[in-house]
Amino acid sequence: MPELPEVETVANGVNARVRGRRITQVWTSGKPQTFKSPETEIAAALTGAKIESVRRVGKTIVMTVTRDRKPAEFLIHLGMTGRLLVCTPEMPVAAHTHAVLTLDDAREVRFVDPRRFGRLSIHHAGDEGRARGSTPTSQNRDVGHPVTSGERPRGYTGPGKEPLTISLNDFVALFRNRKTPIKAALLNQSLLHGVGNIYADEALFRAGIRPTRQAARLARDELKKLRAALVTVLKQAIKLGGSSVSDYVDADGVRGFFQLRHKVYQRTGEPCRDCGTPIKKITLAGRSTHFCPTCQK
DNA sequence: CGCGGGCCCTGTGAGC
DNA sequence: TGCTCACAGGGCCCGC
Repeated sequence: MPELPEVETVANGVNARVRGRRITQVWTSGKPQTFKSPETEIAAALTGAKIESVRRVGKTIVMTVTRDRKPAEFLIHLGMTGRLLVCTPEMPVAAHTHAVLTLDDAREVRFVDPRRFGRLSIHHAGDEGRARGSTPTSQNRDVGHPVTSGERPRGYTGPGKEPLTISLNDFVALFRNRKTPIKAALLNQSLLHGVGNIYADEALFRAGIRPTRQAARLARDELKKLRAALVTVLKQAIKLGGSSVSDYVDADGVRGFFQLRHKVYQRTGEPCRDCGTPIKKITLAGRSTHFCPTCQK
């Protein structure tokens, strides 16, 4: 399931392959829940547009395009099983393909998503919802903020902080007064964005912290360890091309390798790699949660 | 507002 | 061997 390292891998791969190309044609599947913006609007904004860059924000892929000198952002959220693939036209179109962007060199960017938890949307400069620091209302919560150069887009990814760059003080402040278990807090995208089930479990193991601990009760020293563990595990996963647990692949359809380094995730009953105690699985915040009862206090 | 729980969606694999 | 069914979970919605 694509989390920060997987989304980063895909975004970088797509960026390297299609940056600077022009989109000549757009096809969409018509499956309503895939599209947060009307398909006609997406097609109109992208057809004839030039791809300026593709990058990751939280778990969202942000494709910045310009058309008639006007910038827009095409947002791709992979959900659980979403893939963003750069293909040549002769490659067979996979089942559950929901969008195809044809490029001026005939290659195609394809969005494939069997489970349809993924979402596509388009955002134009000048879209509303810009009020700084305001909580998005139900009317504009889906509407992203236009991005001026260097500014982090807001609105569609929530106000979450980037786990790779957040300062220790800001990190500690996130969990102050949070009665929820630390694992649930890590998954909350309005606190940190990009962390999902795999890396929450893996970081908590590496920090020696039980996922059930109340966030507010963690000592500063434990949060320091947790932040360091998160950064380490995310960076290592990016280096290895992400975790391919079920069907994650990069922009070329290639699997990642970080699943081989998992210490707890989906290792229920197997011996802890550090102490040999069988890894335990519980349900927390509605998610399967794996930990070592001995190493994690 | 914070938090927990239900739901969406389909491929996979365990079990009978 | 073939079928059924639980399970996987990010994000959103609802209710307390």
